[in-house]
Order: sequence, then C-alpha cells, then structure tokens
Amino acid sequence: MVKTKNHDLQTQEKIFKAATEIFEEKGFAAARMQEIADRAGINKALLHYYFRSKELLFATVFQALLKKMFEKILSVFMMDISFEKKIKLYYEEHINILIKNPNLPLFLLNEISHNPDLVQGIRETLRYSEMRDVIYRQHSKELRKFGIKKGELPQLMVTIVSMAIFPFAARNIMKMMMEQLGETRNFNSFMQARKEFASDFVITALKNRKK
Amino acid sequence: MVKTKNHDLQTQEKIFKAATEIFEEKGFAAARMQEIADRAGINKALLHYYFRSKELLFATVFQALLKKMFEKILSVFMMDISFEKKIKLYYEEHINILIKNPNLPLFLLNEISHNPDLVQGIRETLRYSEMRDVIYRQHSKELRKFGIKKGELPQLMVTIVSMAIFPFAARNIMKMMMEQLGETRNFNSFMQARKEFASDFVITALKNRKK
DNA sequence: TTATAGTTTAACCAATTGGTCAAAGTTAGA
DNA sequence: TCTAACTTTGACCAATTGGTTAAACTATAA
Repeated sequence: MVKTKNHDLQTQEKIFKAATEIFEEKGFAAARMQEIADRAGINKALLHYYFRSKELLFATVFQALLKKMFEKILSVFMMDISFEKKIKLYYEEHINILIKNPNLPLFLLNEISHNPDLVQGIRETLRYSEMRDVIYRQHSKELRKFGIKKGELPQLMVTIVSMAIFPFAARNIMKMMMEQLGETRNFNSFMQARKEFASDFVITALKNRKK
Repeated sequence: MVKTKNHDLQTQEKIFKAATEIFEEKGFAAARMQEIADRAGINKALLHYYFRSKELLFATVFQALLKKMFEKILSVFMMDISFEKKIKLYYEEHINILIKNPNLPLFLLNEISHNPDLVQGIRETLRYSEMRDVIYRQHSKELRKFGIKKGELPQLMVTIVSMAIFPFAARNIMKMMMEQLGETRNFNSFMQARKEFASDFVITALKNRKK
C-alpha cells in the first residue's frame, strides 16, 4: 500500500510561497535558491527535493503568476455585457488585482521578454479562439458604430490595458515624479482614482470619434 | 609632459557599445562581463582596466540609456506650442526613438525598479521644476478649458506616455497575440499606425470631456 | 515493535563569476 | 635608442551559485 506523505504539502506550500515572493521581486536571474530556502525556513537541499531545479521551481511559480494576472481579466473580457460596462468592470477588477500584486506586471513582462519559451505556457491560459470570437462579436454589435474598424481593434485593446498596467510597471518612477511634482496622494489612491479616469477617458474617446 | 593615450578611446568605445547592447538586452543581473568582453573583442581584464567594476560599467551605460529615453522627449514637452501639436509631436518623436531602441522601456523600468539608487541619477536628466512650470502653464492656458483639474494632470500624463511606451514593454506578448488574432502587419508598422491612433484618441477624449 | 517509504539536514562539489596581477607589448618624448 | 607611461593579455583567485549525496530522522502500516 502506498504510504501517505506526511506534511510535505505544508513544506511544498512554504517553498512555493517563498519562491513566489523572491522571484516576483527579483526576477529569475537575480533570485537565489539560498534566499528562497531561508525565507521558507528550510534547508536548501529540500528545495531540490521538491522542485528538481531552479528552472522547474521558476516555471511552477511563473505559471501561477500568469494565471493570477489573466484569469479574472479574461473572464471579464468574455462577459456578454455592453462595452461601456465591460470597460468599467475591467478597470475595477484589474486594478484591484494589481494593487494586491504590484510587482506582477514588470515581472511577467520581463521574464517573457527574456525567455521566449515561457510564451508557450501562455497559450493554455489565454484561450485565443474564444477571445477572438468575443472581440469580433462585440465589434460588429457595438464598436463598429463608434467608427472603430476591425483593423484598429488591436490598437484599442492595447490602449485599454496599457492604462491599467503601465503605471504599476513604472511605479517607482511615478512615485518619485509625483512627490517631486507636489502630489501628496500615495500611489494606491492614485490607482483607485484611475479606475474612473481611465473608464471615462476611453469611453469618451470612443463615443466622439470622427467616423 | 603627460603622454597622450593612444587608442584607448577606440577601445573604450568598443567596450561601451558592447556593454550597452548586453545590458540592454539581458539586464544587470543576467549580463556577464565575459560576454561583454567577447562582444567587444577584447580581454576581460581590459574591462576592469577601463571601468573598474561591473557596477561602474553598468552605471555609465544606464546614464546614457536614460538620456536616450528622455532627452528628446523632454525637449518636446518643454516647447511652447498648443497641446494638440505637442501630443502629435510627442508620439511621432518618441515612437521613432523606441522603434530604434525597442528594449529601452523594459530595461529602464526594470533596473529602476530593482535598484532604487539609480533613481538619483534621474534627477539630473529630468528637470523637475522646469517640467512642472511648463505643465502648469499649459494647464491654465489650455487644459483647464477641457475640464481637466490640476489634480488630474498626473492621470493625463501617465495616460499619454503609457500609450507609447507600454506596447514596447509588452512587445513579445503583443507579437504573439497579434499573430494569433490573425494580424498580418508586423510590430513596427503597428507602432507607426499608433502615432496617429494615439494622438486622435487622446485629443478626442480631451475635447469631449464632460466639464 | 519493526520494516519501509518518505522527509530533512549538514557537508560537500563542480562550475561560474567578478575581479586581480604580473608580465609582455606598444607608443612617443627626450 | 632608451625610458617611462599607457595598453593588453593569460593565468590565476576567492567567492558565489545551483546542485548532489549519504546519513539521520519521522511517520505509519503490518
């Protein structure tokens, strides 16, 4: 009979959590296995017992963080609601997620840029064909009225997501510039206000397009 | 009499160029001194003869790349022209620069995020007080008419620059998504088209704001 | 209780990495 | 030509890093 493993799940969880923090903060290249072991409160050899190599441990963490970034957002994009509602819901949900995980954007952008193989894992998380169907349906139902041509859809989509994601990637520079420019609010309240600003900005730009 | 150094300038240039390429591509942590030496076609010890350490070599490269990112853009921001003209000129110039240096955004964002001390060097490149004056002048002259409150200026500025910079930071993901969504154009022509799209988008959103 | 499989550790290892050094080569002024 | 400063190199070094191993420990089924 197969023996039940005792508390390896606890240990594995501890390692996974520590690795997530370190990798997300420092990136793959600057992360140290020893530091991950220390933060998990275990021996370095135990890392390799549960996750064979740094690459494997990283791949596990990366997949989870990729999911954290896209899962909820994708479900919003798939909803059958008006574009205006969708925009508002998107900024609300995505900015909430990113406030809780402010290092996520830069981490993902960076690792994907430095290791193209990771892109393969994305295909499973992002369901392209479904996404394309939803986008095209919304285009012919609503967006075409706004004078958006099919070929401009990528421009529009990149615009929308960049308004939510970019401030987090540029967080440190923004913090410094904001305090230099006499801004007293902190970054998080700036991002809270951005939910409404971005929604209004996008919707206004769309509704008043020259057709 | 002090002897004139012979061709150390050529060598120094070669090293600097190689270091710029490697650092920009891989970031500080993943860059290897040996690889820089190889690309420069010289001995590794010579790196340390001209630039004492990896940190110092990196700092030199970083300053130059920071300048490349901001110098021209800042001069556009400082111009005394209408907001509409300024927006158009900004996207034209900045996107041109970034097409020539597509790794610049992710490199700068990442290194600044990982090494807060680098932010100090930014203060020299970014003239805050001048910048603030120009922005406030343009606000009271033009932007206030659009219903933009002073407190919303940071929101507006971040929106404008994110539309130009973010696509480059997300270049790899975008490339993949675009080909999955049936986009046949390449990334550069997408960014060329973005000059006009972004200008129109921002200007339309501003001109039609509810006040 | 005991055999067995799973878990944890300390000590160790080979490879890599940033950096050094002494010696050889090169340049140009006296 | 000779010397003194600058340039370049190959060999080397200490520290770090990802990874291994054998032994000790723990839980549990029989």
